[in-house]
Formats: sequence, C-alpha cells, structure tokens
Amino acid sequence: MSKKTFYITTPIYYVNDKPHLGHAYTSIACDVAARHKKLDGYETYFLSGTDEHGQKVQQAAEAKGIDPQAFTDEVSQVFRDLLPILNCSNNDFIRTTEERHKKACQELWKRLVKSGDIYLSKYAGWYAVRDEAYYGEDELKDGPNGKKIAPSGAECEWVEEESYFFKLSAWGDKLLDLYKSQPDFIMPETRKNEIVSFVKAGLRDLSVSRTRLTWGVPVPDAPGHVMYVWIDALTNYISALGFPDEKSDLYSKFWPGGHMVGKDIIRFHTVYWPAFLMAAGLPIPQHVFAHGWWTIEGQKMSKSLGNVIAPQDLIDTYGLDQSRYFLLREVPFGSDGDFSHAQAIARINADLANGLGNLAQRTLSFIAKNCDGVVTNAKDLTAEDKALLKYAQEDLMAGLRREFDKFAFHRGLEHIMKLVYDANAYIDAQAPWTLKKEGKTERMETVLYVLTETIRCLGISIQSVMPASAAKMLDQLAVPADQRTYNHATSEYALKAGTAMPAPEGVFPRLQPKDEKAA
RNA sequence: GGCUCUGUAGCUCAGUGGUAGAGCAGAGGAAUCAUAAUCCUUUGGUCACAAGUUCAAAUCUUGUCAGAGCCA
Repeated sequence: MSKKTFYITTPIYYVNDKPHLGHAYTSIACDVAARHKKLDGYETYFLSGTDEHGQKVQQAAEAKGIDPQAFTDEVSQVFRDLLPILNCSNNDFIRTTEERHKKACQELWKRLVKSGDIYLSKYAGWYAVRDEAYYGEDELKDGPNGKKIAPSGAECEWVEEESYFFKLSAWGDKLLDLYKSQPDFIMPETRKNEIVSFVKAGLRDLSVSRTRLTWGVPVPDAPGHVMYVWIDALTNYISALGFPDEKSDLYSKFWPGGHMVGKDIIRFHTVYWPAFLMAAGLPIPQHVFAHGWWTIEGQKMSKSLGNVIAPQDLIDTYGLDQSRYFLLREVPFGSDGDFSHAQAIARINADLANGLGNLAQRTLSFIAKNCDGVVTNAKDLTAEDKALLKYAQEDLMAGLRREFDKFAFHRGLEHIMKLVYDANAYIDAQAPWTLKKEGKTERMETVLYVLTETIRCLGISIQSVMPASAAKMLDQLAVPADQRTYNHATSEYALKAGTAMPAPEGVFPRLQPKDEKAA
C-alpha cells in the first residue's frame, strides 16, 4: 500500500489579475480532489497562493504610487479571501514575497549551481514589458512612432542583459523517460502528446535571471540579479512544505504531490519544473493535471467583451454548491467548456432540485407525516430493495473512487446521478403512498427504509463537491458527524430503525429561469 | 508548414471489431408522496466524407473535409 497522503496545489495566481471564473474553477477542482481524498481516509494537504513578483507588478505599484509590497499585500488578499467564499479547504496560502519562499528559491538555486546546471551568459532580444516576454524579430510588427509591436499588441524594446541560464537542453531525454515511466505525470492524455512532441523537438536553455528587474527574489551571490519567473514561481509548491528542510513534517509527509493547472501553463509544470527538480536531486511530482477553459455563452471571456464572470456573481445567482456542481458536472474535466445561463439553470434544476433534492424531500416528508419522523424498520427485502441498496452501499463509492481518483469529476457525478434516477424510479414503482392506503404498513416502512438509506449514501458521496448541502442532507437523516466518511457509506453503518430525524427541509431549491435578460 | 486531438440523435456527450446508447429538449401516457417535482413509453442518427483490411468497422489503416490545440 502506498502512502495514504495526498497533496494538491492550485497554481499561484498572478496578482495582476482580478479573480474570475477561471480562478474559481481551478480552486474548486482542487478542493473537491482534496476533500475527496480526505473523505477516503487520506491525510491531505491543499495549497493555494499568489505569484507576486515581476515587472508588471512593479509597474502597477508604481502607477498607484505605492510600494510593491504594499500593492501586493492588497491584491494578494483578494485571492486569499476568495477561497473561503468558494468554501475551499486549503491548508495554507503561500505568497512568493514571503521570507520562507525566498529562502527555498535561493536554496534550490544554489543546488542547481552546485550541480552545474546554471551558468552565466547574456540575453538579448526584443522585450515587451507588458507581456514580460521576449519576442523573435520575425514576430514583430512596426507600430506608430517607429516602435516594434508584439503579436499581443504590446510595445517592445531592444534589451541586452547579463543573465543566468538553466541547462534545460541537457534534460530532454530524462524528461522523455519520465513521461514514459510515469504515464500519469501529464493528464489529460492530449496534453501529454503536446508536451512529448515539444520536448522531442529539442529544448533550449532557459534564461532564469534578470538584471533589469528589482522586484523579485535576489539570486544568491550575484548582486544585481533577480530570479526570473520560473524558479521563483514553481518553487512555491515545496517552499510551502518547509523546503529546504527536507526533514520537516510537511515536506517529508507530502512531497511529492500533484499540481492542478490551467492548460496555458502546462509546459512550465511538466518540462521546466521536473527538470529543475531532477537537476537538484529532488522528487518529481506525481502528476500535473491541466484543465480547460470556459467560454461564456459561446464567447471567449474577456474584459473588452465585458462578459467576465466574477465568482461572487456566480454564487449569488446559482448558490455556491450548485455552482461547484455545475462547473464539475457539465464538462468533461480537462476539456474546454461553455458556460451558458440556460444550461446552468437546466442542469441544476434537473439534477439537484428535481432529482436529488426532491428525492430526499419526498421521502423524508412522507416519513415525517406518516412515520413520526423516525427511521423505519426494514423487513423481508425484495430483489428490488437489495438491488438499490447494493448500488448505494457498494457500487456508489467504488465508482466514485474510480472516477474522482483520476479527476474525472463529471463521470463520478454522473455515476451518483444514476443512483438518484434509480431511486426515483424505485419510489414510483414501490409507491409507498399506495401501500399506506392499502394498509401494508410493514412493506411501506421497508420501502422507506431503503430510500432513506440510499439518501444517506448519496449524502456522503456528494460531500466533496457540495459540502454544505451534503451536511444539511445528512443532518436531516441524523447521521452522526463522525460517521460521514466514505467508509461509512456501507451496510455496516446503515441507519438504525427508530432514530429520530429532524423536520425535513428542501436542500436544493428550484431556480427560476430569468426571462429576457438583456443581451 | 509540422505534429496532436476532436467530428456519433435538436443540445451535451458515452460507446475503441460483433445487430447504434445515455442525459437534457420534443411527443404521448401514468401517478399524485414531493421543490407542478416524479415514473413509463416514444419520435429522432446513411456514427463528417471516401477508399481499404476483415466473416464482421462508429470502432483498425489510408486519404479528404471541418473545428480546436501545440510547435515553427
């Protein structure tokens, strides 16, 4: 048995941006993965944070006339505050401006120098401040007043500077070996193909320091040099665990873990990062999962279109748990998706309000009215009863583990919903209300028991995705707080007849479709 | 220009050699415990196109077209 620990990270979010749907999506996905593993008996650690160095930040601070540190204190807080709003269970939040992080970067740097993977040379090229990137001559266009313009539209200037380089070119074969020996290192598969062909094409050494930048981590023993992006940013994943103290509690327990990233930064995480780690003699992450992007009503999310969705708006419109559910259920995780209001309403109403919520409500209110609100007795189970219970107590969790463990959230949720449909079909076929009229009390109670127990397992199964709603549902079944892990979703911990349940209350209200929202 | 992925019912997708599937939407019916929710039945596809391999192809091969991505 491998170690029962699980470490997952969001990317560190660049503070030059405002949090939007994309940030929320990444964080929620990580949270669900972390909660899932925790419910499954793992010791988990979930990290998020902010990336705060670089020229863009420095300039944004200058524009505001404040110190970069004061500037980043402010904007970093916005990202930090977002996590509780999304009900994310992160254990820590790291900022690249923290002392512990700088220490880790410098130590990693020293190790790379020691191994001979960093050397001093010169970097020259057309540089766009706005993009913090160099461009090739052929990519540029002539702009007005003789300036060179990058494909992004940013102005470029010719820059020559001394720079340290990382010998990335030496690591190509080792990286290819890694992708082969650790097939799950890059997920999903299609991203892996891209990276493999990128590496096969040959790697160039990587410029990892700048002299024209001051807002960054100083390079050890090299006055005037500041680390440029990669080593600074990526190292956060281990600095938060206590690196360079490899004996620290967190580091020894949780590293290596896994990273969740947007597809735009997959290369840094699957090429640069493992190369740094191998060069420094440190363990490689278990996996890097790249998720897709959301379009909004078929259009790219962009400031100029004014269709950027703020996380808070999402929650206000649909509810937090409903939003979490929708984002993970609607689209195969890893693919791009389109966010449409009509789809969101349809999905949430069909699955949560009409499906799961109504199943619980119709069952529990029937019990409240006809059985004094206590868990009923089950006697002489029929084949139908047993089939439904087997799904709830055995197949449900097995399927959920299988899918969620590989980040196939949409499939796991589909698997849960299948049980909801089965249970609704069951209640109609058994018709406890008819049994009641016919005076078949014993059979009626058995049916109700099977349903209640099914709802209990469903409640347990949805906790990672919809923690608050699941808690409400389990509270209504009077399930003890310490009996809600995956291991409890078995017959061994089944509800006991006679247990009093509180008055039921709808968990997922039906959403009213908005009419005529101006386009 | 090179490489990769995708193209299956109106919509979102599953299905990787053996008589085309699910959910949503549409139509008809049943039931009335429930958040007017639910259940059953049903309409609907020459599985992008073409050729090939095979007893048999949505599924394998090749080519074409369309869309997306990565690289240059």
